[in-house]
Amino acid sequence: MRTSIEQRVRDAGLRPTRQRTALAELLFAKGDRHLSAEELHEEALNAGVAVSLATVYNALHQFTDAGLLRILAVEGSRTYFDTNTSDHHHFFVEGENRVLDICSGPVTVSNLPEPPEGMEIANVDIIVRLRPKR
Amino acid sequence: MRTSIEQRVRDAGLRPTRQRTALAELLFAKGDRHLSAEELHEEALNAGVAVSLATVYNALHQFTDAGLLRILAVEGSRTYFDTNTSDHHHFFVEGENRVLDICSGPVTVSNLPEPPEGMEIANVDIIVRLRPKR
DNA sequence: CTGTGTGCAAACTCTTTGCATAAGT
DNA sequence: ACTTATGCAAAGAGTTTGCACACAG
Repeated sequence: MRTSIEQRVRDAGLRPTRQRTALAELLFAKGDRHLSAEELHEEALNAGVAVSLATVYNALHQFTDAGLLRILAVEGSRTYFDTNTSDHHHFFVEGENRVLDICSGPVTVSNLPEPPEGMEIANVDIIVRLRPKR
Repeated sequence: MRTSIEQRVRDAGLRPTRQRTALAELLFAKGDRHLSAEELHEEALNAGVAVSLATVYNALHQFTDAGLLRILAVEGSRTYFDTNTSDHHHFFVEGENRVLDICSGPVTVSNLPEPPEGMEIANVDIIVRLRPKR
């Protein structure tokens, strides 16, 4: 277990330091997650891993650059990182700042317009904003 | 011209002060726009309208609450306001921080999943991220 | 050993707030 | 006059950075 996580970090071209390995473990052990840096930091502290917030930010960006994470574009000040880098979309619960995966259900977009000259589509994000039914 | 903008501000339940009217004019005079607070602030100053950044933020939020603007959820730290409040989607040019409307082309989403119990869909945002073709 | 990573605190950016002054009705 | 908006400067949140020390290879 530990070994495979270490390998994953190593494969990303990063040295598997205590902190990075621990963070990777928290991130990737339990399936898909959506976390802000502060949430992960708190989780790490609760798990007894002494790590500074700056290191969490560093690690998150390094993992992102390595393709292990993607950044979620939800409005608001916080940046969310998604451990599921495959093509999928999200519910965003307004007022709660909570992100949910839209589970698999093959959401499809039709009639996507041509991008302007010289541009290509990097990816398509769909965010379904939810509010409590009154 | 001036009068109809004033009326629009008034209809939103806001007093048409010099600053608000001027900002509304900049926002709504030239079709659909995507602006951050700082961009609008700068535009106002260039147009000879002395207005503070705080007032720009206030006005943008008041207009948003009144339904004259909507907030655009593109990743990154800046908040963008969209003068087109109808249902439409966006291109986002990576690296340039530029937002473009996906002009009309009837983009449709199929197989939208059911929202979880007790929730309803507030709206659906689609962001097509673009990058320069290499 | 050598170089990369870490922790801390300070800097930075964007946004919001408090309060005295100014402007709208 | 009475009320609401404005401007300024300062506070706040989230994120990034610079540098001395520590650790992995």
